[in-house]
Amino acid sequence: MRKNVPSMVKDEKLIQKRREQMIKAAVSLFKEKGFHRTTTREIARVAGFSIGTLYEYIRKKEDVLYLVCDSIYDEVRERLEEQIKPGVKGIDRLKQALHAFYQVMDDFQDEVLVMYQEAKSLPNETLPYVLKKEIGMAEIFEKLIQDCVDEGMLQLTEEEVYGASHNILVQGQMWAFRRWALRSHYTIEEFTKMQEAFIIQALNPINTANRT
Amino acid sequence: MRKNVPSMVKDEKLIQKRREQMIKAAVSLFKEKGFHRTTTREIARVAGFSIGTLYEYIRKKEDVLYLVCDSIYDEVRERLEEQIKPGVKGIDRLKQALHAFYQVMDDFQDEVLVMYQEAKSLPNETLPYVLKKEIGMAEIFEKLIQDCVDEGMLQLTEEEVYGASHNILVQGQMWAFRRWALRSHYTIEEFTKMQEAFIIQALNPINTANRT
Amino acid sequence: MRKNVPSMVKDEKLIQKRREQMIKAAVSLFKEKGFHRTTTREIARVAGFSIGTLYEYIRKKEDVLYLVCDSIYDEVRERLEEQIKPGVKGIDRLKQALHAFYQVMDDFQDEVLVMYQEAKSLPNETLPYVLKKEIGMAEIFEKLIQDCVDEGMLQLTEEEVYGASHNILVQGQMWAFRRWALRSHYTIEEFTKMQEAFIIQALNPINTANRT
Amino acid sequence: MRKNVPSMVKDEKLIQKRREQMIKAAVSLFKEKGFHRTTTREIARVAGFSIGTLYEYIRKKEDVLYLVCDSIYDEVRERLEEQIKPGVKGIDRLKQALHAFYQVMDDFQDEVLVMYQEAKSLPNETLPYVLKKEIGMAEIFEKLIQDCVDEGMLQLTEEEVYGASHNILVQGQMWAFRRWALRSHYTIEEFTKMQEAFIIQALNPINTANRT
DNA sequence: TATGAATGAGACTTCATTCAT
DNA sequence: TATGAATGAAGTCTCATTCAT
Repeated sequence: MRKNVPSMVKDEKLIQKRREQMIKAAVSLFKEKGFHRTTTREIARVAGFSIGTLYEYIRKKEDVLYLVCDSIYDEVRERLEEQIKPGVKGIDRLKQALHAFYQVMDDFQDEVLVMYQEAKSLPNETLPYVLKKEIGMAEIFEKLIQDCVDEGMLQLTEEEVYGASHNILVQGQMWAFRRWALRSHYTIEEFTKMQEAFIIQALNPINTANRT
Repeated sequence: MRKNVPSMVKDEKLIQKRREQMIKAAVSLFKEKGFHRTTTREIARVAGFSIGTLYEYIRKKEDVLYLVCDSIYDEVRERLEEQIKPGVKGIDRLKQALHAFYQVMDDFQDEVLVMYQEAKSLPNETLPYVLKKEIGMAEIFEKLIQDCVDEGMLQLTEEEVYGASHNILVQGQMWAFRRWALRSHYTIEEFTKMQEAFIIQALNPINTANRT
Repeated sequence: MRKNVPSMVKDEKLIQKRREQMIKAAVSLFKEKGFHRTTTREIARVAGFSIGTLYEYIRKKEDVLYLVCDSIYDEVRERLEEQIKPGVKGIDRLKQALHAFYQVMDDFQDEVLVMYQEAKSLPNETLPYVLKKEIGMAEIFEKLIQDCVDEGMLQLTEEEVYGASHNILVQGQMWAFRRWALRSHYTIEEFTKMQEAFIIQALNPINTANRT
Repeated sequence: MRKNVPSMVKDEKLIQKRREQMIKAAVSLFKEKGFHRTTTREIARVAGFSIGTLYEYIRKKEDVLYLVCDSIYDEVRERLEEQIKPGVKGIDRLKQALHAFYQVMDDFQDEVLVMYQEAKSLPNETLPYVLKKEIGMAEIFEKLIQDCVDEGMLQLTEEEVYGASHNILVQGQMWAFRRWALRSHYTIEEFTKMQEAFIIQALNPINTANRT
């Protein structure tokens, strides 16, 4: 599932450590100037080692981008999953997930933005892996919605469930990639509340006040 | 409102002609390989003139990107406005606009994608102009929704109207920037229908068929 | 027959001029330090233009090597042919050619050495072209010898003719690539005379003075 | 006579063992890609130890080349000498040596080629040693020919003996460095036979069958 | 106004060599 | 004695931009 980036170095622990340094450096640089305007030398320097060392842990500059994207997904997902508690059920569970997701999108604004803008520069072989991870994100919401459907709380076709989950993702991600338009109008809490209302409303849950 | 890109050439007619050639060439190249991987030489070649001539009409490569973005907005907007007929009113008018918008997003898939991915490379001075155009797009929908509110068909606060309009934009644009996830599930017609339903539902119009 | 090295520059006259400068610079550098230890920057500098300009006339460093080899062959051949007068016939004609060839090998010592040592670094596509040129050189002598055979002055099979011609070439080229062993023992005139005697003797001409 | 390559390691047995591994690895790599395109890491890897260990036994990459050349000469010479039996005398002894030499050139094709192409990259201090070895090779034939002269079977000046011996060497080595031209025309046996005939003929032995 | 040859800073990447473990 | 991670100088090549024609 994960594409391995080959390294000249054997010590796996060390690889992990150095790549963490590298990713951290890269994310902060990519945020600031984008992938193309960031040089490998800068990445190495900010990471705290030499250009030679950088290339002991990757083959080409693009590999850094892949490592960055891969790592962002893992972090986003981890954060998200640790906030969805198993107790709650149905629509409330979905709401809880939405809350968590918006929170994470706020925390990872820059990272999400980087991914939106630079994914096209990923090494060709790796793009599918990254897209699969994005689909995996959507599937979290698909499952939550489908559970509601199965329990009779929502009436949606399969394709609607799929579409809704992608809408949810995009409506959360826009907090990152449209902040220039949103920050001046909402706090993240206000935004979350509003989007949550829109989404729940759009899913048109059965037996709510606006029926009868 | 529009930032002028200085040119060495005086003849305005000629400027317009050359820039059209240039933009057409650039769009097709940016679609294919992105802004950074496209060279000025290529742009000139595809445009049908020499690199020297290219630089008679712009100062730097980034200027081409600005011209491209600017032109895409104008075209998108033009297309959109020519499809919103003045006769219809209220929710139906909004629906009509949604329809038109999704159609345009389908027609301009590549262009929208380019803008999403390359906007960050715009010359610093010009980014605000381009963002203002995007806001202008949102305002079209803001106005349509606000009309419904004013006519009592929707109950939404000002901030909700603003948020809804940005949601609409993003839910249309995602047809371009998430086609890898959507194309396999929907035709543009299916997608339009689904998204329209979600949006209208989210706006929760008073006294419609799904009430009673 | 000749593999064309593509150039960014259109003006054919200019291409020729610049490539001459480039080849001259490269030969003198390759002589001194070999292909691998010569940098493209040095070639450009010695040629009298910038590194950027160099790359307007070639695609990769290896192209310079090809141009160099190609040009050396053309020059060697030209020099050789202009010294073989049409009047003379038979063994004398062969002797005349040998003389000319040894003279040329003396004049082009460094160039021949460069070719012997660097040919393996030629771009893969071009090696066959260069080898064909070397075979072409051998064919000059093949023809001269075959003429003698046809006139009944030599008795040699076809394969012997072929072998003899390659021996001739190598025995001339060794003046270049074994000068460390030969210079201290012979002048080029002495060497020529000796090798000529060996070769003619080896071909064992019928009915000459050393028989009876 | 042999230039010593300094080593950090004291144990002479170990030095010898490691260097053998190293040379074997290097030869096979140099054959394949030449000296410059072979990396020290590769040499160490193929030799079966680490890059750190490699540098315990040499000072610089060039040292490997020297060790390789030196070892090739020793092997070639050993092979050659073990095939020249002491019983035979005169021209026959020379013929026997020629035979042996051509056989060895066939066996060591790649090695001979490597030496021809890479000798120029030898460490400056060591080139004379290597050339001396090549001269030593020539001296084997010089001696054999001179014996014939001394016995009155050949009439040659000292310089002719020297020249002939170098011709012999080169005419054998060409089986390695011109195989692209020869392999398609001759087997090694045919080639040996032909060259032997040419050489003996060139030496013009007194009182042989082709006289009278 | 149009051309395109020239420029050179700067990007990525490699690899011989060192040195702490 | 063996290891292999770290280093950084140096190499190749690209490309935005200029300017003489």
